[in-house]
Amino acid sequence: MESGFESKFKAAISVDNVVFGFDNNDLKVLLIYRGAEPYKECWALPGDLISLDQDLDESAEIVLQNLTGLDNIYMEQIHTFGRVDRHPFGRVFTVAYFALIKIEDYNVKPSSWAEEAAWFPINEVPELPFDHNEILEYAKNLLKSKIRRQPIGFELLPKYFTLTEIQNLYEAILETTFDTRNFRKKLLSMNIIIDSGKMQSDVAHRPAKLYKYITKKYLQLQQTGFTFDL
Amino acid sequence: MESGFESKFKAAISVDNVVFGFDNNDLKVLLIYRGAEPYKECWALPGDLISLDQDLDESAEIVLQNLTGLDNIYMEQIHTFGRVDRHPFGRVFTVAYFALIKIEDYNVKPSSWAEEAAWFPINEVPELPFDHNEILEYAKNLLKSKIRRQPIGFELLPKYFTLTEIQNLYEAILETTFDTRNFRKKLLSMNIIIDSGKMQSDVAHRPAKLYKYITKKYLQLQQTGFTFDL
DNA sequence: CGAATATATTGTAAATTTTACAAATAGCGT
DNA sequence: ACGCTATTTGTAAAATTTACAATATATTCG
Repeated sequence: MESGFESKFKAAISVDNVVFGFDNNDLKVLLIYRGAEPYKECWALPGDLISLDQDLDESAEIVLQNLTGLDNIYMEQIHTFGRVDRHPFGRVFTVAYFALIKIEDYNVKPSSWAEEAAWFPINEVPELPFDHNEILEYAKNLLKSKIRRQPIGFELLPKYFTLTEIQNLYEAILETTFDTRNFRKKLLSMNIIIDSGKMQSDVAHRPAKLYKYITKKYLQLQQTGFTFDL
Repeated sequence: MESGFESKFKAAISVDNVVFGFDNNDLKVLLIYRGAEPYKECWALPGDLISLDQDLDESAEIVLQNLTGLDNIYMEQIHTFGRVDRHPFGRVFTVAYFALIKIEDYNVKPSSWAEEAAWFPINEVPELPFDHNEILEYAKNLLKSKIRRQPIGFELLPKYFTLTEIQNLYEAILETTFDTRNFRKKLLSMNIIIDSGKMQSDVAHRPAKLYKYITKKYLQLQQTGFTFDL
């Protein structure tokens, strides 16, 4: 069943971006409200067909920026989904990307055909069009395994954070709980964060110390990898 | 810079398969000798443009089977490569897949436009066309990290194997050496292999015990994952 | 101002795992 | 019988992990 080249150069490629944030002890994901067909008037992952004159990785950043205003977000490729019938308009392969950002550092603004853009707690994500629920599930699992191997948790937290906050982050992502003393011992023994000298304020209880991560150590560990088991 | 759908449905998708084997203490990869343009008369990864009426994952198996005769090999997706100029005939995105097989259990036979198919020791792979060297590098790194987290080493070994063989396999893939006593202690403590009762024969030295892996435990650990650190 | 409230912070002993290290063993070939 | 070659095995010290609960500190309330 050989066929000529012509019949094969008829596919389109899209990217779908899973952008995670963390806020109020909840893991959140950024969705847009679609103002274009197909699946107009649905919440969906920010994704779009890409132009064929741009590299794939570039396209992910461009699409995200077009739809949500998020500029210069480094996106990492996670998986490509290519079921025959996944798109009603033809054969569209979609390459999923993901990113972790500090919600408070960015302002999301829908643009292009996105009518809205909003953060959804990961457990309150509605039914999504295409295979977006499957993509999100895939991304969640990847995040789970990555956070245990690389010091990526800090990408989701503000510059200064408390040990309780980072423990909550780990617990939210891994859907488990840790012993506080052991969690802190382990985390501090990695030498990737230090006491910033600052303290929490405006809280109705004993204020916590604020920590920050050590960029150098962090980058180094990102290469090496590590195992965070508790 | 909005553009219509027409201009976007002009891409082609290929799959490129990285099939690893292990033989004579060498990690090997399966290459084909291309008998078709572009890059005719070059050794390359077994890959081809896919027909647009098949699911992506299916296509990987079909392409491998067409070119090398390897039938029913489960292929896992690893990454998609999409630089604009990676293919001389147009915009082609390639999805890389990989598989681990027991060399002795299969017979590779070139077919379709593949003129030859042969195993190359990983360190003797020639310069490859397209971005195939980059893809192979990516696959090697993935294998390295996967073998430390999942019990996949057995997929490369015959049914019965010695502890020395599996240590050699780990050492070849991870490009390191292990202390024999500690390696065995660790491996055996995982309870994924057992003494088969059989012994090596026809060797000019003390014959080694032959082990086999325990399928059940193996499958279970594949889900859980583990950490193999030494 | 003292007491109640709400989290933050910290230590230690026991168990387990990891590490470093070398001598004895078992077939085969001569 | 002896030599060759690769296989097999144990242990003590060090490091890490685990289980577990009382004290500290700023705020708020009466």
